[in-house]
Amino acid sequence: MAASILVVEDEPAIRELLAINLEAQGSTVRLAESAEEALAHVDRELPDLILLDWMLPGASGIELARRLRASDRTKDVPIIMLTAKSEEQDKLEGLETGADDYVVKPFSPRELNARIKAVLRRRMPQATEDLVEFQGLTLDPVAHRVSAKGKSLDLGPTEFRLLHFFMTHADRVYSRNQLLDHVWGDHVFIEERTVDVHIRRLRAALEPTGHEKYIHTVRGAGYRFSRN
Amino acid sequence: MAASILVVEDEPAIRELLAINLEAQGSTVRLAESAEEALAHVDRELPDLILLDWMLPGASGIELARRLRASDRTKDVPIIMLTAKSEEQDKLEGLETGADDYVVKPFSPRELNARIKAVLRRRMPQATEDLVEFQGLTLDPVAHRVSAKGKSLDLGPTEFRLLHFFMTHADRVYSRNQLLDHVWGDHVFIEERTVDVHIRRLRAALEPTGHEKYIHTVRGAGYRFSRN
DNA sequence: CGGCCGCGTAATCAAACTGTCATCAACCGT
DNA sequence: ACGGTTGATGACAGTTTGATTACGCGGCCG
Repeated sequence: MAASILVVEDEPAIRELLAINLEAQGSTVRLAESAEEALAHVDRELPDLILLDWMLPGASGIELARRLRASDRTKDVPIIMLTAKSEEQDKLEGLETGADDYVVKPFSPRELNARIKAVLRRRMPQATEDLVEFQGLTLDPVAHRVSAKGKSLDLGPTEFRLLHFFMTHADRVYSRNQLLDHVWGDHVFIEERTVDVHIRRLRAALEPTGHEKYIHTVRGAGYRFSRN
Repeated sequence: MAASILVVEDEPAIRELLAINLEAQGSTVRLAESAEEALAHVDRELPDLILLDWMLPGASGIELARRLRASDRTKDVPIIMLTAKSEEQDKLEGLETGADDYVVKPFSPRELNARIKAVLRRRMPQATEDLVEFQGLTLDPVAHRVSAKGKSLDLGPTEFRLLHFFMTHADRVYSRNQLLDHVWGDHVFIEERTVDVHIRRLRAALEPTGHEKYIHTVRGAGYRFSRN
């Protein structure tokens, strides 16, 4: 899995249980026991996913979710809610708030893992090792190879990640800053214009097979990977 | 076979039976009679395969399997379950937990051997003694010989194992650390850069027949053995 | 006991990749 | 058409990463 996950849970026992379970499957885990602590963590380092207890002291779980969704920086981070009981009301409100999924306590580790995987696959497809294909262009994360029309293309590490991100997030415009966050990792202090350069390099690398035409410049907004 | 196999079984009689049978066919056998002991063994030395009794005292067989699957270090070790009865339920749960195969007691040694071989062939091809071929390059584990185009190539022990691993795991990038784990054995503390040197030596050894071109350097990721 | 061989490490060299800038071109609203 | 803004491109210097060579150590065999 290799994802970084922030667990927000006030109950120490459950927190530990989650930490052990998640770390065992290869994820990096950060723990927070209150909404405030969670915000501090998120501010310091953006996780790939947030596991959020519905009932935090002060009933601030839902409030936290709302705030995360409201901020531009955090609005795309997937959230899975942990609810104490299967109360339909909570479930609805939770999903309404923007939770990507919810798990009812007590939950089986297996179920939780499955849901995490599902959410990540939906929201962070480039974190998986699935083969990606787009208009005859193939990217194989396992072999670390890109090819099209039988030819294998030569790209540097950054271009590889950039293309991987684009192929798993086609038909959507991303600003330079969003690309920096997703491809370079957040909290990097890199000049926005640098993205241009790597777009240029990626285009050049794709040129041999003509796939560079799928990288579209959206003036004033950023870049988009799509058919037209 | 020449594989190292960890047998986890609480019944002394069956344990001995397995040990004798497995050793007879050339495997190195380690014995454990409880989940805890098994974990200690695994921690000390990663086996090529684990034979795991379903019903350990405390019913911890399945729990052990889960833990092995969960940890990054052990998640790739093949597991064969030994079940006391042909209970469909157990079978399903066992496979779900990640067992690669299961054998119903009482079992014939011949069946067990066949299943072990099948699992190893699937999960750890370089532990078998099968002849491996790739693009005209032939490696014979039994004769410990590599040849191509009629010429027999001369490589040292380490290069031989490295090539064997590559040939049985083509089309996939391996980091220097992964190669150290798989080829040198885990728990070795060897400098990453040493891999470079052996790659160099392997390339030099394959040069006479031109097969060195199949060893690809993937900058920033590791090495890959593949056609292009 | 001495020499050879294979191995791991360190030092050196070469190449690739990266981020930044300066410059040029395209596009925008006026 | 014009000034200003935004994107494209080419050059560049630092840094990182991989390749290669040299060396010392330890085991093995004669």
